[in-house]
Amino acid sequence: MGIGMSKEVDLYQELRKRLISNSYDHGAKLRAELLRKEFNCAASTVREALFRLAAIGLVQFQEQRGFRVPNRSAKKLIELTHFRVLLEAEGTIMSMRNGGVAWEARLTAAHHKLSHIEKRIHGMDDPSDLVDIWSKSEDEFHQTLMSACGSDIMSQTHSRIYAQFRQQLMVADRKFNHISENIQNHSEILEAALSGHESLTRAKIYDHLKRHMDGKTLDG
Amino acid sequence: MGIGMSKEVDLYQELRKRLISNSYDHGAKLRAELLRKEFNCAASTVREALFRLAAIGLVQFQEQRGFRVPNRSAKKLIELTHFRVLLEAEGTIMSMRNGGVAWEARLTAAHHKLSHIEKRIHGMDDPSDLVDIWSKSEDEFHQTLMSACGSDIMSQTHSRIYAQFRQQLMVADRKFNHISENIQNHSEILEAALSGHESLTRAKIYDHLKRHMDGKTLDG
DNA sequence: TTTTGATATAATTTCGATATTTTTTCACAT
DNA sequence: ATGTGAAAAAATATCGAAATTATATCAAAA
Repeated sequence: MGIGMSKEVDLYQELRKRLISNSYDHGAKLRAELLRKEFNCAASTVREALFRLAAIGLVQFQEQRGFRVPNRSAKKLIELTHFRVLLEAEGTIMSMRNGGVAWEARLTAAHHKLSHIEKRIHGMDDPSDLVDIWSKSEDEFHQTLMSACGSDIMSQTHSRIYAQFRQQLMVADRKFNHISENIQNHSEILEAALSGHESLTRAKIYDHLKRHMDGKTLDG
Repeated sequence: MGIGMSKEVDLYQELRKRLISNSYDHGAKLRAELLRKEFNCAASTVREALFRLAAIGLVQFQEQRGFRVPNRSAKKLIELTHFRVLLEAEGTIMSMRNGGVAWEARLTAAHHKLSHIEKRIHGMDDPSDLVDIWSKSEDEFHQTLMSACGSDIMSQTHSRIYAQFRQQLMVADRKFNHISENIQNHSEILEAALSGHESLTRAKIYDHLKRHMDGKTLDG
């Protein structure tokens, strides 16, 4: 346990990881009693961690009926995709205006790492060992796009939406069927952002995500 | 206590009301022990309610240092205003496309109520008795704008941002110095939305809020 | 067979107390 | 006066159990 890490924070972090990587079934009940035993802590500690996860949309809370993993649905994925495109496009354009060279450098670095991993995945039969590291890199790249937008509130909101998006999609996406498309998309977003062309950047971000807007990508 | 209303929900609702209407000073500590006594309940019940309020941004939580009312700052108000304009404009345009006559009727009704109250306020020396009812009506009008956008996630996000916006501004805004401007703005938004003119609607929503983007409206 | 209602079981919510951490106080040295 | 550090006080985090509420079980009636 690290410095300043309370039991609750441990629990929160661990559950967050599991939820985003789909360790639990969609719609499954998160029984506080089981988690209490697993983590060897009190009921209210579990409860608090779950409330915090509900706050960012990764678990669903119902009065007197406890907590569960949100169900997957085409509607929800479409909504999340729409909103993500809006936030990410707007945020990236604001970063382009405010971020300067320092931001461009960070974005280039993040893309380099992501691109490296995606190319490795591209040449593999079973890339499941790389899922975690790819996840982290993709998150970092998309977070970096927003990072110089100057609005903490927009960044935080994007981060929540991104996490929920991954939660909806991760099971289907583990196979990396669209990896070559993704490599291309990420490069084009980087290029557009560095070129300073705002509407092109918006378009490239849309292109990257549009395949999730028909509600059919959940099936894998 | 109503049906299905747990103690925590009562506490949550009551605190929410207080926080949005600025019953507590900005930056003030919310001492769990005092609230526990006031509401005659357990410490963990208070804690949970506070966590839920932190989830929607109305209180600030710090590991091992409890909860406090968020401070006011020009930066934060500017961020909230920017984001609110983005969400509300985008959401309203989506409502215009999807909402149909039913939405138009609801919007007209919401505007009628709001307009009625604002005109009463306009002719008063001390409108402080009407603050609560005005608050509810303004909230309803702006919420209705989004209500047919078809995205629960965007509606919820807007609702959070709106609450935080009010929390930042309410002290300064209780005097209704800009009431005649507001009456005009709300009418123009309604008109534009009903006319189906998307970019005009966007512009009118921007006009309504632009005075908060210079960071000077906090002083009242 | 399906529905209803009472009872048993299981889960959630609330509680009061204890353990831990932060903040304040204050004597002492710089 | 100013800064340091130990002790006291206050606040927060965690606990295990009790009270409340939902869910499952199953016998009796329609």
